[in-house]
Amino acid sequence: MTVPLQEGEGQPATVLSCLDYGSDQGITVIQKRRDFLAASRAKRQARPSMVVQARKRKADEPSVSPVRVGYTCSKKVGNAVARNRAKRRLREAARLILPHHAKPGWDYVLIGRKDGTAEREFTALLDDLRGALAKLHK
RNA sequence: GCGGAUGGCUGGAUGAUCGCGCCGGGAAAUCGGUGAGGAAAGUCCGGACUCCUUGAAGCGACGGCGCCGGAUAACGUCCGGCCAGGGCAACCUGAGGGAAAGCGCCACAGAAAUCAGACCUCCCGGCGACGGGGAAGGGUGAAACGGUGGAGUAAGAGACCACCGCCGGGCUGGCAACAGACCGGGCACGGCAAGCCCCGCCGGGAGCAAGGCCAAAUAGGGAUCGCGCGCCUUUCGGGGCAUGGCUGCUUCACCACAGCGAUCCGGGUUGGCUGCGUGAGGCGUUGCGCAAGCAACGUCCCAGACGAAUGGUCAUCCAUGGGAUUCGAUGGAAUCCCGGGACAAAAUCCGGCUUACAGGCCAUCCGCACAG
RNA sequence: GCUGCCGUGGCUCAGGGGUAGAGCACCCCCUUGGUAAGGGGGAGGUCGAGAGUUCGAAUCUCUCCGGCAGCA
Repeated sequence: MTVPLQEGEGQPATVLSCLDYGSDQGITVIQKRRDFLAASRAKRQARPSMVVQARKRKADEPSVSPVRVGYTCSKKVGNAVARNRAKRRLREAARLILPHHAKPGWDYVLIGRKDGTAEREFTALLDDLRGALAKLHK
């Protein structure tokens, strides 16, 4: 494990469990088209390796977990191999970063970009995600 | 050694660490097992499997296939052979039935494009106009009433002769496609069927978003139109005739009897389970076969997702590209640094085809050069 | 995943074996004091790509490439 992480990252998530939501269901995956469309109308941040969309859910919206995340890689990213690879890297980045930088009650959608998502240095990709989240939360 | 032909295999390896889908155990924490391809691709063919059509036969329409024999569940696939074309050769390529059943087309050029004939020209007579003989030569074209040579003639012509080609006939070899020699005919029969067509063979339609089950919700539907609620007989069992049901028609069988069919309007759902992996299955051995393949025996169980699982990072090694230094200086070898890993990811499942593919490996064969 | 359809000048489309066309747009000229309209002339095409059939292919056949639509 030589990925340079910031303090506390990579360890079992504590931030969300402290918020008393239950650590095993802290983050779930968005699978409904409706939720993707809602996120696409909210705020977004573009980085060389990805585009991040974030939306604070309304209070009456039902959800099984405080944080939800979805991944989108359209045909613009490339063929099936390129799309799968981009999606996997985004998932890995989200696994490392989101437990420490996400805010409860929010939905996030990570969108893959052609070449950028697959070829960018993984550490730079992590920085892209951290930077985008910080900007979106302001 | 150089150049080439064919067939087949492989498609980075190991480890560390953090993770993912599915299956099994467990109350849980979690533990164990397992997890992409030769093309998983394109969706171009063929099937299995489902649903729709009451079943069978015949005819028709439409579509596909097409040398011969074999393989196969089947095929437009594969194997072996034949023929034609290409190559010095190994070998490669070919949708390769029928053009004397009929129709159609063959632009331009050319005298003439399939059925008659003659533009320049050749020969004879003649000053010439012209008359007659002939189709060798020129020219046009993708293609011009066999080709080459001889003999012959005024010039010429299968009118004659030899060889080749073509057509017909039987014979021999072969299961056959076809091949071979022989005899006969002086030659008539241009091409296109991936134009219509003829002949032979095959094919009902839709597709896993097929289809089945469960749950929830609303409705328990409405309107219009068409054909109908049979007839005869009876010993009350039935029989006959109509009518409707064969997604073209006809015939036969069977079924149906009071509803059936068509169109439009309105309402609900975007959930779960199943189909879903023991199969025309893989591997090995033996036998049969030139081969594709088939048979017997043994052995193994090998992805099952549904916003869709195999990854992220790092190290070493391996193949490979570039640069530097040293040794050797003909090829090359060693060390260090940097770069860097083909095409492409199951989506109901099989058999093929087609297309994409860095590099590496193996086998067989051919030509040339050298040596022997 | 399955099933269909379409690729021809810059745009919209014809042409279905024999030298690639039409309308709009573009360029030049005439007309006008000038512009539009009108008239005359002109340029612009690997017919999506590659094989095959044919003497000859935009057209017929096959294989790829790209785009669009439908099906729970």
